[in-house]
Amino acid sequence: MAARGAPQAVYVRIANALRGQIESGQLEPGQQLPTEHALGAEYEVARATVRQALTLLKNEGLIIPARPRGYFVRKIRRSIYRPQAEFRPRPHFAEMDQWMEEQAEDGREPSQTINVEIVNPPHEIANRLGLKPDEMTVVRRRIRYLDGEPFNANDSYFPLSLVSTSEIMVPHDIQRGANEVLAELGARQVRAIDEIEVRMPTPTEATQLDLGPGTPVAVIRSTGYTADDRPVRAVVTVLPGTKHVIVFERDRLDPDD
Amino acid sequence: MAARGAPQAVYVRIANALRGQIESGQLEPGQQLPTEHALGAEYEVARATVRQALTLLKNEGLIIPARPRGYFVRKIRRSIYRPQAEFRPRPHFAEMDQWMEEQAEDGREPSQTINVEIVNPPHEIANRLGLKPDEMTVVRRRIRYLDGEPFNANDSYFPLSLVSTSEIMVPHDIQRGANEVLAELGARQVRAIDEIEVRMPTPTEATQLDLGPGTPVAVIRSTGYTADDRPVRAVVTVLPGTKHVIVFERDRLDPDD
DNA sequence: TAGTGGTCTAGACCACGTG
DNA sequence: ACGTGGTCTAGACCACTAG
Repeated sequence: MAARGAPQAVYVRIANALRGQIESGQLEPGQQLPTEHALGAEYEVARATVRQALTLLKNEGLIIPARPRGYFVRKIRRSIYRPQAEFRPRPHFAEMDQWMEEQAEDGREPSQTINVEIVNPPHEIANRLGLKPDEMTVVRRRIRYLDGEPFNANDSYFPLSLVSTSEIMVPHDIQRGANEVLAELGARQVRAIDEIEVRMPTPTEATQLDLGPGTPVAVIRSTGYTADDRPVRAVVTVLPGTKHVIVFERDRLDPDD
Repeated sequence: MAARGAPQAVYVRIANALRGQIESGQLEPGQQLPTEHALGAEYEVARATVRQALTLLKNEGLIIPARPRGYFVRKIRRSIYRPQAEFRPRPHFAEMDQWMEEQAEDGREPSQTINVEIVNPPHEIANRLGLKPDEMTVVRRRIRYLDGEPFNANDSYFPLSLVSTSEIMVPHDIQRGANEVLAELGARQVRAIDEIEVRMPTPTEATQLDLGPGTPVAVIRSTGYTADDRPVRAVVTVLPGTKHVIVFERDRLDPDD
């Protein structure tokens, strides 16, 4: 009965069966799975074995336990995140349009919390900003919410010496954008580099962003430079994988490949 | 004893203790953890409880079980992946240089497998290429290895009508690059859009790329366009999160934010 | 208050690679 | 051959929240 060369564990076969039902749409997003007890009866195994199967699917991000109601097929919905937004106001690629519409169509309620601190930056930041040891930074920590649910987190670091007297110190939204403030300080950011790391969240991040099991994150570390190559801003953005698609556009400038 | 408001489960506290030792460096990457039996004795709990703790850390990507030797602290090493490489030959940002060197420093042995098929493309591809139903595509499926270990997977789709007589059909490496072949066919790709999705791997991907538990992937869907906005190439790249950092550079073109 | 998943125990046997 | 983690059982009690 077992597939040749793969005498699967019972719990793996149960997981496969359920995964198949999810992928085939037989179990739809948002729909409830049978209870652990019911699955145990159906497959004639102990509850612990059913549990192993469900744990597997949980960690694949396919199902979510909602105690004490039961397990549900995860509903995933991703919004477009464009790091280039500040530099390139208007994208234009055919199949993106529908996405943009989709996103705009429903009036989701955005909100955010901002707090500003003066801190000795972590190494990863100090390196990117080219700071001397003990040189302080201002961090603007922002958490964005959509309909009350955490959406992403965003920490912007600036050299304290650069922004100490500016609006960046104020824990409110900066309407014209932080970049405009930098420009007024003679440090307009004209180029940036983004480094994207993909990993499982730390427990801190999981709590802060209310991440269920099987939810990886993308961490984007952006470093902004002035025209004379001086780093003036380092941003660490944490995006839950289930809620975002990161989009970049590439234009070839030199015809040389 | 339990923190106020957070009467943690035993296995969570064990996991926290071990995580702390890993983060503090008390347990170094590559080092072996105590056995399940030993941990059970140390914390005076059943093996199943220790197991829950270890499962947690496994799914956070912190430890790897290497049966029957024991659990080991995961060693992570990421290489730079630059989607823009074909368009921008030379990056130049201070703190990147060390990384590039790091990557080059050790003679890791790259290899790859390529196979070419003619297939009816999945919807996600047909949409991006703007194909009619039943219009066929050529896929070049490539898996890259480093020192024999799977490194990433890369499927390039081309409209069959465009490339049917070209070198793209040949299952070998194309030295001058697929883009040059497209150019010769009058379909030079001059612009592209990248969509990055972050999620847990499917079982198929996990097997193909030999992914351990707690290893998320980045899926990059790139669509390449000609100067007259015709999509000519769609690429799906799957990058194990533990082995890659995706790097983009942004240049502001319009001075308008 | 009933029923769900969450946690935990105390055992058992197995598969597998290292020595 | 040994010891590891992998799997599975058959119970038990608890915490939470929908009804």
